[in-house]
Amino acid sequence: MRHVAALAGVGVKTVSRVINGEPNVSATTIAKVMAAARTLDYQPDLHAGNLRRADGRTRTLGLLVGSVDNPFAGAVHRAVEDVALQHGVAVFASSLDDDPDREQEAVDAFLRRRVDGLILTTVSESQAYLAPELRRGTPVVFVDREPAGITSDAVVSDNADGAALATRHLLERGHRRLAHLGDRPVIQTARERRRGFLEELGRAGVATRDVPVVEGLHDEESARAATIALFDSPNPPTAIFSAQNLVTIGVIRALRELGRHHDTALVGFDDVPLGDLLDPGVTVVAQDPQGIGRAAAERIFARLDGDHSPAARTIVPTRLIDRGSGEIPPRQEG
Amino acid sequence: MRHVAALAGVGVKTVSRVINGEPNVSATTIAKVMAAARTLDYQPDLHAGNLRRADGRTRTLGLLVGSVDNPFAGAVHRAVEDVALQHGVAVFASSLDDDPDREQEAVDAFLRRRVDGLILTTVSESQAYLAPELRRGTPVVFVDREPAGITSDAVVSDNADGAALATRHLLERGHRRLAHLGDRPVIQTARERRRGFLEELGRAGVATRDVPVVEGLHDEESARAATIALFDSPNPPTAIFSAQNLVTIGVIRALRELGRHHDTALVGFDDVPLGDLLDPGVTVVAQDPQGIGRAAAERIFARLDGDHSPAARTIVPTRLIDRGSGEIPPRQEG
DNA sequence: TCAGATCGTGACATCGTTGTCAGATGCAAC
DNA sequence: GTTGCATCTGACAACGATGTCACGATCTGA
Repeated sequence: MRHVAALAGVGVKTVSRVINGEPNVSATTIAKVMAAARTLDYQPDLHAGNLRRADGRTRTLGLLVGSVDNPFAGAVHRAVEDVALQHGVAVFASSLDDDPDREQEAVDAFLRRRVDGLILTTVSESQAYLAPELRRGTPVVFVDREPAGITSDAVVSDNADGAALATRHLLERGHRRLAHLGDRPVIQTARERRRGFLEELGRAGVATRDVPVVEGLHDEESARAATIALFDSPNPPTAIFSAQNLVTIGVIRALRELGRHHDTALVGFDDVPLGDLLDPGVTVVAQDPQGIGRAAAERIFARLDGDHSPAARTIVPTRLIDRGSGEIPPRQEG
Repeated sequence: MRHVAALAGVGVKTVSRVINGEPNVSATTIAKVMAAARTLDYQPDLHAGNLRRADGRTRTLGLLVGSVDNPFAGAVHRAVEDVALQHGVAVFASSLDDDPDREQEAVDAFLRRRVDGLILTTVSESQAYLAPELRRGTPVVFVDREPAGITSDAVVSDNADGAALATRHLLERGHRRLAHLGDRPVIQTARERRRGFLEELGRAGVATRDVPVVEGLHDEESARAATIALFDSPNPPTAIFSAQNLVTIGVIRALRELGRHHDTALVGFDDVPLGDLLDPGVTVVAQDPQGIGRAAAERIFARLDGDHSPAARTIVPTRLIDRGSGEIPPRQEG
């Protein structure tokens, strides 16, 4: 900037005025400064300005998702980006990998860079460590999973309700031997989905004592193995509720290997890419990741615009999409 | 930092020394400063430090991909993030949407934030506008598509070669009536893939004059419509090469609607999620997005570490995965 | 003609941090 | 007791920008 000022033969403050479009600069001066800036390929340094600027905004936002390489997270990310772009805000994205240490590191990295707001998927037991930052006025919105040990905005699917919906769908088609294949119970949504599943069975009067509830499945392979083990047992289920998209895929692979994909019902939580093109089509309780991302970003900007209403939980609806696998009737057995 | 210094009863420079682990500070002073920093929840401001720091690094990197909501881009992004994390560098991610204006805006946003390096997928006719930044020493690596109007590192798949591989695969199974369904020709990779397709046909002695080459397909729906139109013509193809993943999906949908998915061969460029679970399985020329992302990020850090070798083009191999759709023989007709 | 308002401009302090440098302290060796 | 050296510490300037303020020039109206 000093160089631009020197070349244009004006003071640095005048350059600043021109760059920022402030009023009360003569047309000739503007022209001179613009010309000098172009010759020198001048790009203002956003961070330096920030240091002094009144609002102290970095026009930057931190987003922490399960993994940027995951369709659900990708859709959330894209929605956040689109909202942020309208506000001239850039997005830092990081992957959580369901690792509490990574959560800490990512949040620290964001805070050291003085992001204006945080959109977080978390896995650690408590997010109380964010309390000071909240007091400082940084808006924090939790997505997908609700926070613990702290109160702040959250945008989530109704996991228990969606799981119950899936379960009811199977019950209504006459299934009584259901199995639940879920993710690791440290994950809040995994617990909620299991709760929804079991409560719905309870409401239907199905004894839950002998219902196979497998947990700790985190990828396709573990889900596949768990499914095969399930069919190796004396009384295999006629219907499966898989509580996560990678788990659903693992289950599909296993059912195919076993040749049971046309006689075992399956409803998954969270949509699966190309689920409608498989045979049978995969019935799922779909979340709305775009809606989640957009709502979260809009909440951040509302807070930045001075919305001081109490922290709220926004629930983005899920919906059941039947495509075939969830409509398979129970096997008739002797 | 001034507050920490005041609370600890030391000078700001000493606090700086403690925070940055510089030597020659007494143990008691370190303890006092640490205690004060903890009480005040002090987080150093990376950007302020940067302003003065000798190397001038922001420990920040800009990544521009097709869309963060896209499996290919997600995998690239994830690989970049993993390499960056090891270097303590955070990643800004933006979506290009094949819009030249968005390219400009995103790059400007990155440069105003003084990223240490750029990893770019581009769509504008020329990236000559980056020349000043390159002279300034900012490393720029192009991914997926090569730059125009400028020389810099690039990490790409061999698109022409991969397309030729797909085409040869179909020719070897006896197909002579092939069709090419491709993306918009402003996209460099789309042109390359078309070239590979046509050149391979030429090598095989197939007259390319009447070969249907449809271009400008950018999403599932346009590809679906184009495929249906193709089968509405007098002499429909017995094999299709679809040159992009969304196009491949659109083609699959159309073939199913027409009931031709078991008698029309299909090879796609770029992998399709769950391609192995479809019926028939989707034969593709798969790229290695992880490999591309990792190579690009490593190149950035090598440049930052002082590698001044000439700009190089790194080619990440593609490989053909046969899963069924590409192995369907030509229809016997009268 | 002159007071007062308005416009255009630059000097200077400042944001939070680090590089430079000089000063203070402690200790060992003479 | 003095010198010399290593260790520890803080004052100060600087990074690139913006906020504040004051100054001179021009304009307006009585």
